[in-house]
Amino acid sequence: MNLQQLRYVFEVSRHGYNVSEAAESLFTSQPGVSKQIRLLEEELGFEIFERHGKRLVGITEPGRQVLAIAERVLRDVDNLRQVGEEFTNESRGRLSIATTHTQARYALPKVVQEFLRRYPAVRLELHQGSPRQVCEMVLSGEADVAIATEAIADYDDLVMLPCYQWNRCVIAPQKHPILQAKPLTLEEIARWPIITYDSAFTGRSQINKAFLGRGLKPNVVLTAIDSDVIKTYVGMGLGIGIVARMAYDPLADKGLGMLDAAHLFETSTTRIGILRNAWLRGYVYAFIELFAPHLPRRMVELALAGGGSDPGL
Amino acid sequence: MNLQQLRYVFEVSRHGYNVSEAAESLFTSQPGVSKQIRLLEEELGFEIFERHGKRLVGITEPGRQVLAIAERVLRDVDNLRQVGEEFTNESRGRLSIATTHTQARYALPKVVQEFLRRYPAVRLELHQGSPRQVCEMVLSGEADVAIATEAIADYDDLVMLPCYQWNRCVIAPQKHPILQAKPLTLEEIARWPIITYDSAFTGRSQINKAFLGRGLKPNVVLTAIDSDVIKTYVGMGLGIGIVARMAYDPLADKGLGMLDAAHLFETSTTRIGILRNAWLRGYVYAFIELFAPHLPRRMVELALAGGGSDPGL
DNA sequence: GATAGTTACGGTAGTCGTAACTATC
DNA sequence: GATAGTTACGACTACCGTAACTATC
Repeated sequence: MNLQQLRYVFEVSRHGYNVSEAAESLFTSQPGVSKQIRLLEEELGFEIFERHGKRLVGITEPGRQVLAIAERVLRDVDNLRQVGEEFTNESRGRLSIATTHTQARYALPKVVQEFLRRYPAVRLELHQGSPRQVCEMVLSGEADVAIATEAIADYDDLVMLPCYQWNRCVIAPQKHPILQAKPLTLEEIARWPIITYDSAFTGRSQINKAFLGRGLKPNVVLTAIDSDVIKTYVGMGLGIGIVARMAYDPLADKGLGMLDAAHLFETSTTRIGILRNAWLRGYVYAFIELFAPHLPRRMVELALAGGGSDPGL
Repeated sequence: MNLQQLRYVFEVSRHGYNVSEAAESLFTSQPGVSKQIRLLEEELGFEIFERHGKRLVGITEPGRQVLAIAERVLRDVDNLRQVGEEFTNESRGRLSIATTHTQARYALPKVVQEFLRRYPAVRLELHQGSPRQVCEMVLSGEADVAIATEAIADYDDLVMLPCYQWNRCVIAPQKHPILQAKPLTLEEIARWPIITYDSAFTGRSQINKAFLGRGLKPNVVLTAIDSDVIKTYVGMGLGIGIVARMAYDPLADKGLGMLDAAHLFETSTTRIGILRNAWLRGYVYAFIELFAPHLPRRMVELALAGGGSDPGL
């Protein structure tokens, strides 16, 4: 058994059991891949892949187990290389962050600025996507960390660490009557056309839940994945907006009024997600601590090694 | 990088940084090991081992990280072989259980009997030791599962699953006056010489705690690791015994009387411990379920993959 | 007939073992 | 001087690539 064989198995299954394609992506010959897989199967004593004659068409049950373990091994080998990078080039490297618009636009700028000041030689990459996509990016190795609020509880291979809590506010054009409402109620909000987040995003489910709990049917006329888009349409008078509190900036959003709505919706928790058995560069820990000061390196390591997905914060 | 190199690193560190010894244990030549380690170090870009001139004397900080990952990889490779065994020889194999005397003698017999009936081709091995030793055996790969009650919370690499709860009883010679005490109190117990478990064992700390909580100083005249030894001395009139409730058998222990003491001590939880990222043979899951029916395969797998050490039971 | 995988075979690289050498204790 | 590790070198193995062959769709 050797690492190459595991790599081959992984790549073949990743390419839909097409050996030729896998070989190409590995910059090697098809017969080589074929043979090595045969050898591994011989050594283990069973077939990893299902075959119709010569063609590979699927994976066997034991093969599935092999694949799972192989993936972990390959990830670990990658981790070893990372260790190398870390100790030869402590302060240079790449940090790839996958996150949602709201985080990228309102929560991260300060953190990123400070991070770049401290680690000028680290190339920072910001990827955007839905909470789901963001998690997939980490799972696929495309990103190192995910930052999102929703739908990121159900990945076994991700460790999710709570970073901060936040709630929503209602925004409306300056002279809109809702700005006089005190206290602000869900009933009042439900009277107006609403512009808010797309259903896959940024705690949108909390919003639905709140209205549902009161038997209200909010009139959502427009959804977006982007707080700025929402603000734009609110400014145009198309409706009132429900956005993350941190997305309202009294200076930048002079044309809009804001009412805090923390008492109306459940708080949302934004979490950071990392691959369970990843080995992280020093500056990744630094970034996490900048973003969530209550998560120093030791806490994160603990969560990675032992842990449940929520170290009881 | 290849698996052999990782194996070499692991073995060298295991043999106190003695390359020659490591080579011998790997049935290969010393220069080969030396060279491969050099090659790996070269590839990673740093030294894994600390050297005084040519002699290896320790491990560097990055080396420590490499070693940790290497261990995981090697364990996974082993897991792969296990998968092979499992699917080619589903019902034959070896199951090595490390446990304490009390479990082996009073909790396991029925389970073992049933297990052997169902898996006649599995060679069962029972190892005994203190809770600590038992855990070490699993960590070193000597045993597959650990079963114990105490001191097994603080191993990061072990997943501990609660199996059953139990408490203690007081035993004494048939005519001993304490047998008339009702209700039985700690104060009453403290009046007599006590024979009970050694301090490293079987929930002994719960006993200490109970007396301490009442400001009592129990007169422990003799400790043992073995319920049968305790019963023997109690039978000889050397004192009263505090043993696990399940260790008293009215038939076998005719000469002794028993008073339940569940109301005096905190209950103890016996747990089963397995290596966090182990791949387990099917019959290991079967054994666990026989021992703790509330832990079917799926629960155990869940705990192994994701989980905290205590899946909230 | 086109696409996909296996068998066959030769070249090459890398690993292993022995032997000679060098350094540490 | 004894023990431990490195360098040097030769043998062998096993992996890779090309080419020819075979099977599936």
